[in-house]
Amino acid sequence: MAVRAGRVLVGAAGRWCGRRRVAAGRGGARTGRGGRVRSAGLERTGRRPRGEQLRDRPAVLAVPGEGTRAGPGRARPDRSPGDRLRAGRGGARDDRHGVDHRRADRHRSADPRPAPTRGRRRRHRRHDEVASRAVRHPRHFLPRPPVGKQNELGVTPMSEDVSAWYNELVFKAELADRGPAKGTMVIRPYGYRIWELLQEQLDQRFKDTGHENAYFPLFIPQSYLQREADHVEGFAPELAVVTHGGGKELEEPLVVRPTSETVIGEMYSRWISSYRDLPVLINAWNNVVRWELRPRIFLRTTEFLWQEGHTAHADEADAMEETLKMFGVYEEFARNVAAIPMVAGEKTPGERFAGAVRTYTIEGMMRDGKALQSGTSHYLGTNFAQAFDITFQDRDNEVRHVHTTSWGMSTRMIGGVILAHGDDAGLVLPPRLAPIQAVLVPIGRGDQGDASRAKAHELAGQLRAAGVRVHVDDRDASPGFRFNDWELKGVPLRIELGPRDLDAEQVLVAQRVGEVDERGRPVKEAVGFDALATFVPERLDAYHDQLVARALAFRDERSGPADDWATFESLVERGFAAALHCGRTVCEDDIKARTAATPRCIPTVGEDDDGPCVACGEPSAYGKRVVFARSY
RNA sequence: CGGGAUGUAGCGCAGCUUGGUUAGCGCGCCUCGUUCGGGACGAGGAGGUCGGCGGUUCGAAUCCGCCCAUCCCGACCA
Repeated sequence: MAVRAGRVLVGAAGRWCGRRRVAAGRGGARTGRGGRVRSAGLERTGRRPRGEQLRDRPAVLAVPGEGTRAGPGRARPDRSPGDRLRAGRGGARDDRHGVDHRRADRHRSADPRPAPTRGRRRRHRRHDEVASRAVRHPRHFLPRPPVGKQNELGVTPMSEDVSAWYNELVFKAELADRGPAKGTMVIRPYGYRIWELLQEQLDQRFKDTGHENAYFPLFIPQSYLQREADHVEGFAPELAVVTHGGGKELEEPLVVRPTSETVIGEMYSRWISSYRDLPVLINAWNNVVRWELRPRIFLRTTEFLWQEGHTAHADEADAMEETLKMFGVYEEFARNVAAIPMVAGEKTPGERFAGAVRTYTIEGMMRDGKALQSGTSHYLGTNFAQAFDITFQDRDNEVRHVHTTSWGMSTRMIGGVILAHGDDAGLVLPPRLAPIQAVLVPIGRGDQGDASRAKAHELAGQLRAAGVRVHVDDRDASPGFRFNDWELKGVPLRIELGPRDLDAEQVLVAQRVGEVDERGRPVKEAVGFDALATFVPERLDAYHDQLVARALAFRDERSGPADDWATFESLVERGFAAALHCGRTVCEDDIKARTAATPRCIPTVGEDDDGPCVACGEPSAYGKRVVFARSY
């Protein structure tokens, strides 16, 4: 128990948090708790020794950082009213209506006289809905929320509220749950299987390109991070630092790895001495911790799983080739496995990885038009080689620094899959990542039910033999329930098998996304028993291609060149804008403040272009257009 | 850390304004029976320290104070 009783120092603010509470901590709390908080405060000011540098740094950083944020008027249609209270939608649900203000005022002025609408806080939301008609005694006029199945089944339609849709879906599809500590997640079996499938297929690509897996430690001496100036600066605000272990304060605090460049740099310096040792091509599958102030499952959690590749090369050309090769692997993987067509390109200096010379990224478009950075590949130059003294003797007897690269893809990709393909009915999983590619739903009662089930299992065996991940849903639930359930879970193909089908020696196949009838239900296709085992694998491949095409059409429909500010603003409101930009940080900040959009990358496929900056009119930089978007 | 909310059964909520016997409802869960081609039905049943502590009171889920936690928005980020 290395961290037993340890305090964890977090980030920029220099807050001490994560005070470990021994089970039952709540009892006897009051005094003990108050005491604790106070003493924590004392510690913070009183004892500064170790974290000092790290803690102070961000304060400096904070100044040039984008301090200003969007104007007050920025409407955020996609995330207003909150994810509960799906009943009663349709009314004005703005939380910032009159009643709220009164409440706020009351709190501020500490007026003992309750405002007319006083009452328990949780009721106020209701007030909002009817504020206009019932101010005095709102309770009597509250509409009862429509109670019933609608409220518990399915998810809030994505078209209505993407945020709520995403949160509900992650839970209801049993992908993940929130962990007990803030910002942590539990990845449930169905979600973890997606990760395993992603790992398998990505790892194979790493092996195919000559890489080997290894493991490096979770704890890093704090001083290591400080050796590379940009690196510290970049990560200081999100570090978790262990100050105690084995019941004692540590000589030197340990940082929980936010990434492993530093430890790996240290090891490479020991392992590399000759040009004959190069290149070193290593990958690690592990977890990392980056303290998150605003977590979101899969997209931004304090701890997440990923893969980090770290390679060392004799010269820049070799290292750049590696950087671009792995960048290419990610782009290809995203398209061929996750069915997401990415905008691939180089990051602008402001968006570069801390410590990198060049950073390449793949950016996917989510169904709300926002971009998600889904994988990055960095050329680190000799920055880490110098910091960690990674040198080798070359053919000509000269001692040189190696050139290093690093590249990573994380569990965030699962969030990307959810957000890039999902729809109102729930998840849409690309077949190569789907834990269940085809679900067999036997229908019928009594003897007929038995016959359907038996046949379903028999067919499942044939499909398994054909390499299909298949599941028979035997549950004692109505067919409609089961159909909806598997649609929520994103299974690509549903195979129905009832009494009528048994007679006809066929099944009905419904595709999760595809042609629908006038009621919006999938058009079902009859397939003979004999043909099923060859039909399904082919159909899965075709389905994958359909998903890619759909995502591409969606992306293209929401992307375009922006040659003037008005076009830029409207494009970025719902998608990607390719614009000329001056490259100045102040200008990027200004754009971000005005539109919430940031430069995502300079696409590699972009053609040479120059002219005035879309925002400020200064001459453009980069020689190409930059893609801007709102992002996750 | 700034701004805004919320805490009552696994989930979603009512009850609180005006304190008063045993805290309700829907979904889910368990049992039995009937059901099964797009979210079935009936009958039984289990499940609650009302976030915590303190105060006011004969009496607190309800009134008052403090604290804690979580969620949303902002700054950071894969």
